[in-house]
Amino acid sequence: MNPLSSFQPFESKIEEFANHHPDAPKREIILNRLYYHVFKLVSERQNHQLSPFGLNSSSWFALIMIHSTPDNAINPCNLSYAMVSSRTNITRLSDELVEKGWVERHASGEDRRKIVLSLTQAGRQLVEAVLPLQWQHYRELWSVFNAVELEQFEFLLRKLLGRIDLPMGGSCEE
Amino acid sequence: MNPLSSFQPFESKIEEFANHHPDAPKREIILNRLYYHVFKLVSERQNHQLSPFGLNSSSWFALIMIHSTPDNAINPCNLSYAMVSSRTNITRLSDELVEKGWVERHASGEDRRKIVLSLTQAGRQLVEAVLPLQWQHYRELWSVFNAVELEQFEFLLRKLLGRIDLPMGGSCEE
DNA sequence: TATTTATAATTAACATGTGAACTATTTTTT
DNA sequence: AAAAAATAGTTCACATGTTAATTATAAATA
Repeated sequence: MNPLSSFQPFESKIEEFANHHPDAPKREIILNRLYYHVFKLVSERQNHQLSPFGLNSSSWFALIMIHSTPDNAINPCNLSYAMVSSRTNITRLSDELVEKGWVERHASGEDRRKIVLSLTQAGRQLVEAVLPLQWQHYRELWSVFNAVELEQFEFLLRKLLGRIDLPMGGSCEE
Repeated sequence: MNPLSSFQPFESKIEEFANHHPDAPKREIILNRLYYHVFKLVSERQNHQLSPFGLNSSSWFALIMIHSTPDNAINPCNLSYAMVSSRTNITRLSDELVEKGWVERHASGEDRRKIVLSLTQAGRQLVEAVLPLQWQHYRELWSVFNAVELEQFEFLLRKLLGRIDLPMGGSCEE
């Protein structure tokens, strides 16, 4: 007898629910919750992997985005655009990364409204050290799919995205 | 010329990144972020649909879980189990739902440590009114997939869940 | 050129979630 | 029965995110 999935409690409820509501879109309701459920677990997993380094999935992603920019330097506005996160949150994240000594704030030469966020040496070293570990975790997670399934999953996610995608707005494109 | 996807900024970055890191698991990295990205949009969408009723996706889900329980009544502990959410958060959510007049707190007859959360008449009416609208939104969202794709997507999500699922722990099973 | 408008970053207030510590009970063990 | 352990709910402190308002600067326009 195999142990119950963490999704089981919800499945019992929806089963009961569907019995009383025969016209409910049961499959769609399950898909919605299943998507959320998997997201939550994946997210917890990554945070757990990153916490020994004083990172979480947000701060890690911010470092990677800075690292992926020429000169390892970016404006908060561009970072907000790349992370699809509010400017306010970028300010807070920057505070945190500066506090930890991984990022520096400098005034921009061209535009006195702008700030430049750049990786410190410690920041670069951290990224280089953690990258291979993260790659390994990604490979482990997605190795549950074979080549065809990977292809299918990406295709389906992009199709789903197409249904709900929003116009870009904003003016901070690079 | 079609407008850019909101996922485009990330795709540019990862492209640049992969050029400098040929051994990076590019596809896995994209899948990870794409999953997050779609989650965020789906979530925003649902919150937007629910906000006219003074609901968000959490409070709505809590109401549905109570509604799906015999007698429309549940202990915070069971609700926490069904929602896969901390007890602390259930306390806060309950405060909110009670405040809005949709839920009542009563002492349990059997066990003096326990509380019973039950729907008020207003709560039941709200659920019955919002349910068909939510069903419609679910149908709209997932109608982007045909029958085979729905089947595939659910299969793949469950497979992914299998890779990261956690033992249930806890003692609040029904 | 002077005025208006837009942009960049921040602050303040608040929304939503978590874990640790606490209180009150119930259950288990000795 | 008394002591110990487990369970239910709450409060507190804090993590992580958002929107609205504010300040400074740059760009557009009249």
